Amino acid sequence: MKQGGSFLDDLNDVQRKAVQCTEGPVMIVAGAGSGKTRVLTYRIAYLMKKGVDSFNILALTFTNKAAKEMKERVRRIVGGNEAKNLWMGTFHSVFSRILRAEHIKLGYPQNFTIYDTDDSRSLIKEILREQQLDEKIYKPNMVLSRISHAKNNLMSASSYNNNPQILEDDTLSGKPKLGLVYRIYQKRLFKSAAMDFDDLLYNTNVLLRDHSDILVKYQHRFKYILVDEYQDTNFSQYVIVKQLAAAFRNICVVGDDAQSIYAFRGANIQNILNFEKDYPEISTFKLEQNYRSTNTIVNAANSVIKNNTEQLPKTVWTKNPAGEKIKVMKAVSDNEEGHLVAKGIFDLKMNTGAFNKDFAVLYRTNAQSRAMEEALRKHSISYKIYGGLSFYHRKEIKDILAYFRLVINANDEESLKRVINYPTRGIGETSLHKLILAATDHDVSTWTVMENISDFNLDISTVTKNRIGDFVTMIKSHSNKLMKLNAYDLGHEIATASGLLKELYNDKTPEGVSRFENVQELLNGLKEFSEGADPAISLPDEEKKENAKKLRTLEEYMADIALLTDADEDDEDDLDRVSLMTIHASKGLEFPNVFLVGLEENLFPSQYALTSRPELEEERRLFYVAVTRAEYRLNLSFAETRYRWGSLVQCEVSRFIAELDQDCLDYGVKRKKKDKLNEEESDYPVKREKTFRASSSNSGTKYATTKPGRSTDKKNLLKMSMVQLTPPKTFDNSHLKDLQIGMTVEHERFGKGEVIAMDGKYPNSKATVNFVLNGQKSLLIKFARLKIVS
DNA sequence: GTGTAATGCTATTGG
DNA sequence: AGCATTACAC
Repeated sequence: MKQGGSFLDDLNDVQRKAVQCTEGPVMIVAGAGSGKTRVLTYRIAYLMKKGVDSFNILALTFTNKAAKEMKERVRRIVGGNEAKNLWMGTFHSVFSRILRAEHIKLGYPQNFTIYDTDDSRSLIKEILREQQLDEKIYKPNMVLSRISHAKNNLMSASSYNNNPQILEDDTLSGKPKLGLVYRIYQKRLFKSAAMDFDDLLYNTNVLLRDHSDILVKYQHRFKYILVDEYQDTNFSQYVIVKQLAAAFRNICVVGDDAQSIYAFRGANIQNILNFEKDYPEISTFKLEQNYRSTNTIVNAANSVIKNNTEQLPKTVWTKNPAGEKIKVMKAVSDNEEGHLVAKGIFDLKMNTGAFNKDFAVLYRTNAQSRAMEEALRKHSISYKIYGGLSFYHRKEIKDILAYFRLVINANDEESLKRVINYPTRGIGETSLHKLILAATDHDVSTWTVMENISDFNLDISTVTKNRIGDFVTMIKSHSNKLMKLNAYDLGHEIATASGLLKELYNDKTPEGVSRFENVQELLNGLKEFSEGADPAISLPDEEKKENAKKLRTLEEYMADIALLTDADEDDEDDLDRVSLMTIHASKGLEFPNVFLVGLEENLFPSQYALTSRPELEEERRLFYVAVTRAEYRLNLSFAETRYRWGSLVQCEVSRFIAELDQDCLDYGVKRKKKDKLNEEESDYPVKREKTFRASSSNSGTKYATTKPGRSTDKKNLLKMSMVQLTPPKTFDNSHLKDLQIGMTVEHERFGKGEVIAMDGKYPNSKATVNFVLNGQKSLLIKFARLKIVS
């Protein structure tokens, strides 16, 4: 560790001021790549060096992995063991811990289950069936998001049902029973001793609102609060933070309004825009210098985001060299796009010595990953998909976890439904529904009915009743061992005794073998956990400190399994892989080379986001996030046709490409100003003269150190200068070279119109056309396929 | 109650 | 195209 605060020398002026301003409310507006994580880390380290007890610091991050990494970085600066006591994690993991600690106040058991979205959806469907509501009108996902929004705005089921405006809206939209469904849903969750994701935040609010002793306790516990990615917090999270910070007002939020991309799940950009109103004495710091990307990428990003209206004023700039232009690739189909990307990665690896891990392929929707995967496989390029079907979402894993959940909390109805007849033990759907119905009628959990089945007058055969009894006995016998066996021993016992392991073992199909292996992998994880490995989410826990060698139980293991995503997982064997992920999942990450694919209207921007300005602006921020992930090279691509919903769809290039500063782009068309080459297109890679100017002005950043290849020796410069992707086949637009103001043109979709302005030089020129039917449009003539009429 | 075949629906984005 | 739900035969 460095001496006497000299670690602050790693920071620029603004960063250092932001770190040292420890008292009172602070807002740090951090542009993309401006060293935000560094500031947060150093700020925490600085607090600790100043003598603040690490127990009094709470840092809320966007992923558990980010928390883990930040903790590790703090530890490296301050040394010793103190960093272990920092409270760092996502809102959900931190407050689920607090809810377990304070469960009595809410009337929940300590071992409540956390329902994931699948559980919630399944419960909603069950309720819809019971209420005989048509799933086509009450679409489960829609119902779910409606309830979710209500909770995130701290609206309870009763206030929902007492709000005339909402009732009127629901009635007008033909769904007057939504409030009823919400009410029943909450009741069923409670009966199952379960909370969904939103409840974790909602109930934290209830806890802090209704129990002033608890509020005061945590206000004094967390004297210093830091919130990362503040632009993506919702109202419920906002109120929690506001409550906790009310006593000491040492609240530091870090965010970038330009990177707010979670409005769809309730994130409220106003939280950051209004922060100044909540805390008039606020100190604001703007981190505007970008250390991550080339000047070209920074300029391109700026040129896009300025199309948004609602923004905090700031200017992101960089001292980094211009670097290469952003390549734009056009593909005939989604498969060809995959091929171009794979080929592009292959070439860059050859030419710059980059590794697989230096590449990311980013897309708007998970469905796009397939074409990319296939192409990468064909090129033997190793990759890893983030998001999509994560480990914990696989059927076999969910099955075994359902057994664990049931053993821990037998009232957990979703788990019960999942495993009561898997492996099959002769308790079929009819019997199950009789049980559930009886439970609802008597206002108890389904498990209670099963436990006391003879007390209920049920029309179920004696054979089946005995089977139910056997099942109850089996689960109970495991529950009795929760505190006696460690997580692995009990977990293994459950997997065996339930017959699940055998069931999977007997399936010798390749898929079956893989399922069996997955369960084994989970059990291995249990073993490591039982033997003392850090859990995936590690938060300080006073209880644990008292008896350090306490048994590591299954209950502990399961406490926040539902909160894990595969972004939180560390990779094991093969670390050198291309990363494939959605843009959302890429937030906060950076890669030397980024391929951003699927730049097509109705895909990106999404077809669902074209109805309103705020939605389109969110898409644009998403594009901004994608562009700013790249350090050195950015490739944009789009396909002319794409398979969607099983059929071939024609695509049009995304408006976002036209919004970019065209000087930053390279359309792959040979264009040499001085020594003119022939004009015709070529399908072969072409040597280009320059690109990477090594600049010396920028030092002290990792820019100089992580450059692909070794250093800037001549060989490498030459190699870099050779980087060139196969130029995409372009629409023959040579006849548009002489397009002039006043001409009449025809467009496939927009019809006829008159050219009223021309911008830029051919072939990157932009024409503004006033279409007779569709009004004024600005078109890149390269893509617009305009025909000159007169 | 169980297993298989046909049907129909869907897929932003995610903790 | 893939998956979940439903229909129907055992």
